[in-house]
Amino acid sequence: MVLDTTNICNTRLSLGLPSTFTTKNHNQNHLPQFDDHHDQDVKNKSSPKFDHHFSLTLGLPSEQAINNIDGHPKGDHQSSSNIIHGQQAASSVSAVSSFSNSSVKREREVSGEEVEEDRVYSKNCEDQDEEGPRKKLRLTKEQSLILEDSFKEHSTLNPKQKQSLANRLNLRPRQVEVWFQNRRARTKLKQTEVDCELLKKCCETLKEENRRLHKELQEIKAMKLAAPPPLYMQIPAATLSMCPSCERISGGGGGENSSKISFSIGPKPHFYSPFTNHPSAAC
DNA sequence: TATGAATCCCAGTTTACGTCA
DNA sequence: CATGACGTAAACTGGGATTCA
Repeated sequence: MVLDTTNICNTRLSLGLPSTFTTKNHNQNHLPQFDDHHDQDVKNKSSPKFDHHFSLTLGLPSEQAINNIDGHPKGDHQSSSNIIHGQQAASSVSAVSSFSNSSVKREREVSGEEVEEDRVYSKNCEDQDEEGPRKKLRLTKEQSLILEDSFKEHSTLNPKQKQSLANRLNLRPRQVEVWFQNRRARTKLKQTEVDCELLKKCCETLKEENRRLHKELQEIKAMKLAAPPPLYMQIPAATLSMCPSCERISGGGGGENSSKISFSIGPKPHFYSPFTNHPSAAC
């Protein structure tokens, strides 16, 4: 596919901002995509504060852990079990663990459910070193794939979705949330890079156009100085810029001023403007 | 209506881990 | 094989915005 940089320039410049900022997710605080903020069923209003230390996460969930999460079975667990069992098949390689013995400041995140999960995970990680340096979780391929799939469906999660996904992947909701935050950041970064490249191309196109116009202007000025008025009309048409839409040089036309052709160097230039989508708009 | 708590998201940063020369 | 540089991604931090009691 060949990009029409002129059109790109038109669009981008007329918008003034890269698409990243004009399409979605920007300022979501004002325009939330989901009703998650209103989902009172999921919100834990009591939200007790805990000054606790995390100790987790076995990437390879135990059956017990799965069954204990939330204390009740979930529909999602059918599929998750399959996935998880798949992980177990490849477990010894993909098994990962995550620990954080640093005091977690984000106490507000810790809802009752999450604390319950943490207990489960802590239990699973009891045999790990307690005081060692923080270990970083590496998500398994399966976990990453599921998260990616979920992200394709919706780039933000409501609490239910978060909890469901966390249960399915045997991660803490906080981990799912962090993954989505980082994923959104990566997406935005990529889009910014793309926009940057397009703007660079656009800039080059405009520079080239500017050079051409300057050159044309110099030629016209030179002719104007060198030739008396009658020859003024003998400028080759090819050197003039025409509006690609109406294909007129401008003004002139028949009628009373037919002998008085107005060229592009007037007070109202009639060049094709790269800043407008519709060339005729400049007419 | 004002206010504080809870929660969300984002931007920026830190840090653990994997890869490669 | 050991090592340091580097990139990536998970996790953290601080702050703004929103909702709700």
